[in-house]
Amino acid sequence: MDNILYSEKKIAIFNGIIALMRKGVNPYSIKVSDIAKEADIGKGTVYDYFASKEEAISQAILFNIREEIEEAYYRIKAKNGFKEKYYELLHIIAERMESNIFPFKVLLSAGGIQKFYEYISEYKYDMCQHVSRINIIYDHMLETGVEEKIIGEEEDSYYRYMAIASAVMGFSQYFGQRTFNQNISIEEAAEASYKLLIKALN
Amino acid sequence: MDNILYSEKKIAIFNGIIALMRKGVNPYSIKVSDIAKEADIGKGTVYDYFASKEEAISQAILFNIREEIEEAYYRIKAKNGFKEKYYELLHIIAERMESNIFPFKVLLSAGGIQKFYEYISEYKYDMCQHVSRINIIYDHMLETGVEEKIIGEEEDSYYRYMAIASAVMGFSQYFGQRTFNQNISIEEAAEASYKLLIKALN
Amino acid sequence: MDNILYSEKKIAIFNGIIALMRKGVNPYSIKVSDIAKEADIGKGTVYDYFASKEEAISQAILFNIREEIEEAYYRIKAKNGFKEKYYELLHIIAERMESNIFPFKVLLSAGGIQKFYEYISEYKYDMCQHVSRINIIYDHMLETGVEEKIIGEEEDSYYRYMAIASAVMGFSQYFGQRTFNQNISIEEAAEASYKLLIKALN
Amino acid sequence: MDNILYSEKKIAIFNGIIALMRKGVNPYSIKVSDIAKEADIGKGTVYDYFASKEEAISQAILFNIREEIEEAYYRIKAKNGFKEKYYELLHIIAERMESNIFPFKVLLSAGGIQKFYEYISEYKYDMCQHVSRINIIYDHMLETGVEEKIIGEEEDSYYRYMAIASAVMGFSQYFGQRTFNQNISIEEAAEASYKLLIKALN
DNA sequence: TATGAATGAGACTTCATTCAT
DNA sequence: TATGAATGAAGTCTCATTCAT
Repeated sequence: MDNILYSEKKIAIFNGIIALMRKGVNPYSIKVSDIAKEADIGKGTVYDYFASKEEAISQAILFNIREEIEEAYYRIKAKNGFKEKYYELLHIIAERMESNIFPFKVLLSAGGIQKFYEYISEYKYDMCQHVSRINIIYDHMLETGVEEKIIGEEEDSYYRYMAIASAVMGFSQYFGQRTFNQNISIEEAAEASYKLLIKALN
Repeated sequence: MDNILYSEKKIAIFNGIIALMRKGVNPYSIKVSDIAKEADIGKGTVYDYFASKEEAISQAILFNIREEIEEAYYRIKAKNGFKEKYYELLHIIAERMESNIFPFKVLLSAGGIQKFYEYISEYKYDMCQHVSRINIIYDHMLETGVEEKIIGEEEDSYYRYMAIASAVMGFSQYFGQRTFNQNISIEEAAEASYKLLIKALN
Repeated sequence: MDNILYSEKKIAIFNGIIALMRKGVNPYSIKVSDIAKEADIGKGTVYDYFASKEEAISQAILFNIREEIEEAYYRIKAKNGFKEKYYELLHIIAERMESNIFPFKVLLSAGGIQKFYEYISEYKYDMCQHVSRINIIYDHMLETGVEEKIIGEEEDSYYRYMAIASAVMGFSQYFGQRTFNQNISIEEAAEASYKLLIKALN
Repeated sequence: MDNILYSEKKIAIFNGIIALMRKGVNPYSIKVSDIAKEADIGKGTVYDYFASKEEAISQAILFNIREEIEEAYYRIKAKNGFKEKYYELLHIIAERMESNIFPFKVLLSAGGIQKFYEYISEYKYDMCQHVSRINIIYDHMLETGVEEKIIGEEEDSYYRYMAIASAVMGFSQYFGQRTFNQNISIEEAAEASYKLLIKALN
């Protein structure tokens, strides 16, 4: 699918940028020379495919978010039962948080990559698509929960989406504040998050 | 209080940096010349008070977080009743989100200002203090809620803190995704957040 | 020969630096922008070939010393007879002193370019090579003098090297103190230097 | 004597500058703040006594040269006999070279402190005075040598001055090239220098 | 198409000098 | 007279971008 939208070189550049971010390099500190080295291409080649460094980075972030969401969707779908699906989501969050994936953080935070947004003309469209895809995941989980009668049916959809997002973000904050939560294990954090979600949605 | 900890010039520099962030400038893009212009001092003066630009910015962020928390505490304390206190908290969030206050976002997101952290030797200590101060606010609200019998007493404290944080973050996400929630008003978002909180804590 | 050791750009940079020093600019006062202008390259290019301004300048000085010594060797070798060879050496000194060649002065003075030394890891090795090359010149002259029976054979080599160096430095001081030696012509200074040398070595 | 020519503060500044140079700081790298710290005065005070940093440094160098020459004169006068007097001069050189005294090096080298010269309007006058004072020392030594019949009487004065200067510089070069003369002791260097001088002047 | 050497704008930082106290 | 906080000009160096190959 990506192959249709992006050329092989573009994807190589995206992967280089994402690899850098996984190494902990903050997007504002990424250098074109690093991207070229990581993607094993010449510096000039970046400019054959993108108008500027910022455009390359912002597109890479959006590309990665899409990939991440896609992968999350398939992993969650593969699980059976509401609880298992939700725990799979938390596992995905945990993996991403541990491995320093910046793009993912964008989804979990309020602020973010302002500087880069202005370089993507279709930013709103892309972000909208991401939200839609995430909502599809949420819908899938909610359906399962309703079927299992773990959650009620009557709620309005904004509330239900917000409930899942809230529970997920509550869990993700555990990683940022781990130093201050040393007596809490990651499992306990996950349980607390699930408990919150159930109470919110039953 | 701050007067004791920081010289007048340092505070002027902090305020210059914060003013820039409120204008929407991302901390990685702030220039020393901008700080100097905003604080109405010479560029060199910044270096009389801080060893580097990064040190100045990171200290400014922590300084601002402290101030924001302090102010939030007093505003929330001044309100009567659990619901009013919580809505005041959401009001504060809304104000801050609208006015682009980056430091605040740090509290609401998982990733953030890595690059700057290394410049603050007492970062962990400072961040710990912030978390403690926030927990004091949460404790104050929880006590009120328990008194009013809106929320139960039995919950473990990690869960209760997480519940508030989750509900708050769920609300704050509204601002990042407003474009995709055009049929939802800010009041409805606040109501949803409150509903979530009550269900989670009763 | 130099082509093997240094790239064309490096040599262009060296020549720019040397040109500046010939204009009378003291090495501590040389600016990167001046080097770039003189070498007709961009400022950034200097940093593609050297880690710092100091490294560029110190290497340029050593490069120039080598060149100067090399040239001196060939010019002296081309002359016949001890006296003519020594006068050729004095001519070389005179030319260099008049044209303000700083690198050369390093050889004639005790102090000098301390600050720059630390930037050349192989400084000792390089300097050692220079001293060796100068000694080869001295050996060549001494051999001729012995053949012509102008100078005795018995002296220890340190004394003989020192004698030539002293006579040369005595001559070179004439230029620094010309204002105070207005009744002495450059020829008289050369004669005095030669007389000293002959007396010291006969 | 100096007290008459220079105010106490000026001398404090001079001594601060000289102290820095003895520590190995090169005059081009001296900062006003260092001078003030070393002289234990405020930075602004330097400008109450000198028009610029350069003027202060260049005057300090000349001041120090005068002092050094003065001291050398008294120490040499106090010794008996030509040989002892000359060895005392070499001792003084050795002490100065070891302790990194830059001003002294100016006397022993051909190039030097160009940048600073332009800041001393009476530079020529001052330098002339120094040369005169050095010549007085040389005269004193030569007289003793003539009395002792170690040196002949007939030589022209430029040659005789040059001979002493050459022998002294020949000795001083030993320190710059000590690494390459590891089998030569300082005593041997002194003996060689004396031998050269005697041969040149007998 | 792909490269990477070269560029130079512009960032950070230093430090000589000023001037209110 | 003496100070040192404040300034901003000017320096070093980085790095996004270009372009000849």
